[in-house]
Amino acid sequence: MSAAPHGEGRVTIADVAKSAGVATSTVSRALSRPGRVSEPLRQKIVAIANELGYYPSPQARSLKSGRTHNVALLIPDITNPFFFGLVRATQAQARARGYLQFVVNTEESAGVEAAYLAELGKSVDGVILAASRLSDDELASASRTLPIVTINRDIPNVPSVIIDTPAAMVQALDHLVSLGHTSIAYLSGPESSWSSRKRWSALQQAARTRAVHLRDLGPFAPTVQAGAAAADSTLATETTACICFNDLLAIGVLQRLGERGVRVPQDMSVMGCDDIFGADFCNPPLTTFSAPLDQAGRLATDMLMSLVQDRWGGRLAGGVEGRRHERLSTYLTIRDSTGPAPSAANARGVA
Amino acid sequence: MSAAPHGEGRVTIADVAKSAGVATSTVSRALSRPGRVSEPLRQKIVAIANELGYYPSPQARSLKSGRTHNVALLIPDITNPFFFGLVRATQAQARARGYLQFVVNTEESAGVEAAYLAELGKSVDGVILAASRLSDDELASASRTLPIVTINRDIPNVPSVIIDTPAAMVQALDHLVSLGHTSIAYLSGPESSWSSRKRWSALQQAARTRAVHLRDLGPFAPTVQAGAAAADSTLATETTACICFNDLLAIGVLQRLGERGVRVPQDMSVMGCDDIFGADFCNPPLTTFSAPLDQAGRLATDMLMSLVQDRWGGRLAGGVEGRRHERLSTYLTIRDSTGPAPSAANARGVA
DNA sequence: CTGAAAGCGCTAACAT
DNA sequence: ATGTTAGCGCTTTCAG
Repeated sequence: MSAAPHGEGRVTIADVAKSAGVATSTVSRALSRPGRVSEPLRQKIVAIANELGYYPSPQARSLKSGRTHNVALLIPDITNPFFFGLVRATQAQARARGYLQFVVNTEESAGVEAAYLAELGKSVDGVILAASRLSDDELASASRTLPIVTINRDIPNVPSVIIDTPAAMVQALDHLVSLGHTSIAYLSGPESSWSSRKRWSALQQAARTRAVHLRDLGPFAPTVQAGAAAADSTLATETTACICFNDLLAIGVLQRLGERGVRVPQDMSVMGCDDIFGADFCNPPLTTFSAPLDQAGRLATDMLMSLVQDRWGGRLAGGVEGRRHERLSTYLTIRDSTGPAPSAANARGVA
Repeated sequence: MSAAPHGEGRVTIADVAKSAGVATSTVSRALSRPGRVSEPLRQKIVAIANELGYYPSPQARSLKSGRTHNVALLIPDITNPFFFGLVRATQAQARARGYLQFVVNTEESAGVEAAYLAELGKSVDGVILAASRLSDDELASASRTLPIVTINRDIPNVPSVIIDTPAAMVQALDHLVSLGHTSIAYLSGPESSWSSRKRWSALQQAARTRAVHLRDLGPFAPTVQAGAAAADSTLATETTACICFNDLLAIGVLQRLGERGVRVPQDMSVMGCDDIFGADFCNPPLTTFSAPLDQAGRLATDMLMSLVQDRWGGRLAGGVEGRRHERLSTYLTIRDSTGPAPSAANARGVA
């Protein structure tokens, strides 16, 4: 509990060396390369270092080695609970590997994201990009210059973890079709969202072999606020069910529908995506897709560490970490926001 | 968009100097202290630096100056949406001042918090501690060694931003009393939570001059999961209303009450605290306390920057930033989870 | 196995 | 106004 300050009393490797009566290089070896120093001496040095409260300076260390032992996690909107699990899992894993993590909120802006990426280059050994808003080219080029792992973004030479919601869209459609819905709307997210585009095409694909009419509405901001507009757009159509780009939007839709006196699911079925905090206690609880976020975070961090190792001449990693593209399955969690399609007889009571 | 890598092709100040035909010190001055170099030369240097894609190495810079231009924000649980606004506001403000922010999740553990604090000492210029679980002594001592600003923690010589929920407890009590409640429970948070202790004593104080019976139950973990136990504890008493330590707990209580068939607010009134994401769309929407989190984050960051300035011999800050303890008011947001006491005829004739 | 010494990239005296 | 030079704390050859 006694971190030395930068200013005056900081204890350096020289202090430890003097106190132990050895050269600074010996201290350095004892601390970072045990085995290249005699065991009793090593123990003595470690003891003295602890006693003095010595912590090596990360700056000095990286000035020499080039490695910072920092990583960054970039996310578009820290206000979206979807990213919770990611932040927590990546931090835990990074810490376990001796890394500190910058969490950066890019505010849904490609510009901000690019700016941070450029600035960060010197401060971190690698970056995890979740739901990046950058173009494929920008990403590929950034990846050439800095170890990068993307989450939910598929680009040939950029390692990635994909949470495979598109694959699950088939289930979504089957769920709704089985409930008798024949006209379904997809309320899409931002145009720059790769996930949203993928979900839409997966949906279209699946619709081809099923007796449903599918339309897409939007784009909408992936926020609760945007839900009002999304709900109104939906009500302007003949649709009896909507699949929302994410849970934030779905919750907003639920709220707006409530205000307008449209009952869910009796008059309208609503599906979200991500199973965020709140999806289980909103009104009604949301049918949505759950994903192993913790696993995604851990995986992405491990992959990044492996890239960093490679780059700095460590031994080649072989196991899971060597794989370049991981795909994680999601599963449909059915709650109360979806139900049988309203029979053609009773019109819906829009206020 | 072309961050130089650490490894090979990185462009250093020497490259810029050579290319411009000047000394490295001149480049350094041109870039960090404009005015100490002739204007045309400065422009030329800046142009060349841009062209070459030069970014100064933060490590080298801090090795010399001692300043890292990094700050850290420590929070007990990144899974608690309460901290959203804080993370966002502090990051925005830090970035505006040219700082990068580490966000650290301490997992509600004083040990983890202390460990990070010690490690971080070398990597940051200062730390914002939100809802710290450390003891007063530990905090005071850490503060001597590193610029620290606390949020929701009041210690004599440690600058702080207090979100004054205790002061608002009077309103909570009046709200419930006016609805006819005479037996009220406080469902307390972790014992290490300063906020929880403060709220409880404010409540006791206020109860003295009012005709209510107050009891405290708990402690409970500040999570949705803990809400079930908290609800059951409450149901084991005569209580008709409960004030929960935070919204997470309150939402958990709401869920459990629903499972057990207890109607809210008809049978039981429930209040939360913080007005987090979800408080407005849970079922029923939660009566709770709202606070200016953005302002708190901005303020804390400014105060920290001011401390950092002082420490590094900058000029003394005078304005808002010089103040050492800021207190921010909160306000009661009444929604549907509180209502008239169930028993006999409602006092005040509230429907 | 250990010590001596040379830098990593940058800034800040100190010269000019 | 600009150039020269000496380190910041650490790791890493290179000697012993």
